[in-house]
Amino acid sequence: MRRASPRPTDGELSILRVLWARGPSTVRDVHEALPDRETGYTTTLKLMQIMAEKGLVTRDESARTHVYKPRASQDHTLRQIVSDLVDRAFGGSAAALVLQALSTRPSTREELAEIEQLIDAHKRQKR
Amino acid sequence: MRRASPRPTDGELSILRVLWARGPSTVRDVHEALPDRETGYTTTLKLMQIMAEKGLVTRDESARTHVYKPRASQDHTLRQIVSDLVDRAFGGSAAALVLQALSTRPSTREELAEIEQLIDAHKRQKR
DNA sequence: TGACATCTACGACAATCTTCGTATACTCAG
DNA sequence: CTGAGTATACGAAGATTGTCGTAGATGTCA
Repeated sequence: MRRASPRPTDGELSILRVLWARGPSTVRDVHEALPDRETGYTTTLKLMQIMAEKGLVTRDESARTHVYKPRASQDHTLRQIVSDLVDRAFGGSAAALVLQALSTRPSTREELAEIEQLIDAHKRQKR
Repeated sequence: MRRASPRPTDGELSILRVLWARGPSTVRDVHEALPDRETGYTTTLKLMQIMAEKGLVTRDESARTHVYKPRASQDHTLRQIVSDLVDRAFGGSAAALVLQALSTRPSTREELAEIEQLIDAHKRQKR
């Protein structure tokens, strides 16, 4: 039941989100930027070291203070996570996930419009 | 970084999906219905026992062969999973997840129509 | 009744994730 | 040059997950 292409764990995802938002960062930077953080600095360090081992991030070791950045783009990673969830929980139907997401949280009018636009594009493509 | 309300693990979700599809079932039923299964019967049993401990499922022990059923509805569970993902990966924006899902997988024309309908409902509600 | 099949319970084990303490190395101000 | 502060490396520990073997209880059928 192990995943072929493992998705990031919760801790890893938190760190990736900081890196996506800030761009290349040091461990210190990431640690400070982490929300809900009651954990020690070395915990963040260790997680990032493991992520580097796994290839989730790369790091520049030329300076004493290493600088980390994500290996894959935010878009690519999120796509993979979503695709994984669609398979695991929604039997492969992206639409089922969309319906669930829409009814779970309110969206702004602007967001709804954006979604409609994308749907139009899909429909045109199908014709 | 532990979750407040833990979502089901991969193995647990596979089992829940079988229970949602089949209704109350024995371990044997679930085990046979499990896709991609190279694992032994006792593995499935153990997982379901743990799920019962956690309260993810309840079981009827009146007969020798216990019958398991999910504690929460499929809808409730999926809603929770999606909500969790929206927070963890999409910064709370359900719309961002929807856009990602739509561009990840093709949907049928019928599904797109259904989504549009839901969006209309949302827009009317907002007005 | 007795043999065999099937079920649950239990314990153990490896892998992974998260956490941290400690050791070691480097930088820079004074 | 030396000491305080900071970085990385490393190892270890606890929790969780998934895996299974085996033991013991129970049902079935010839």
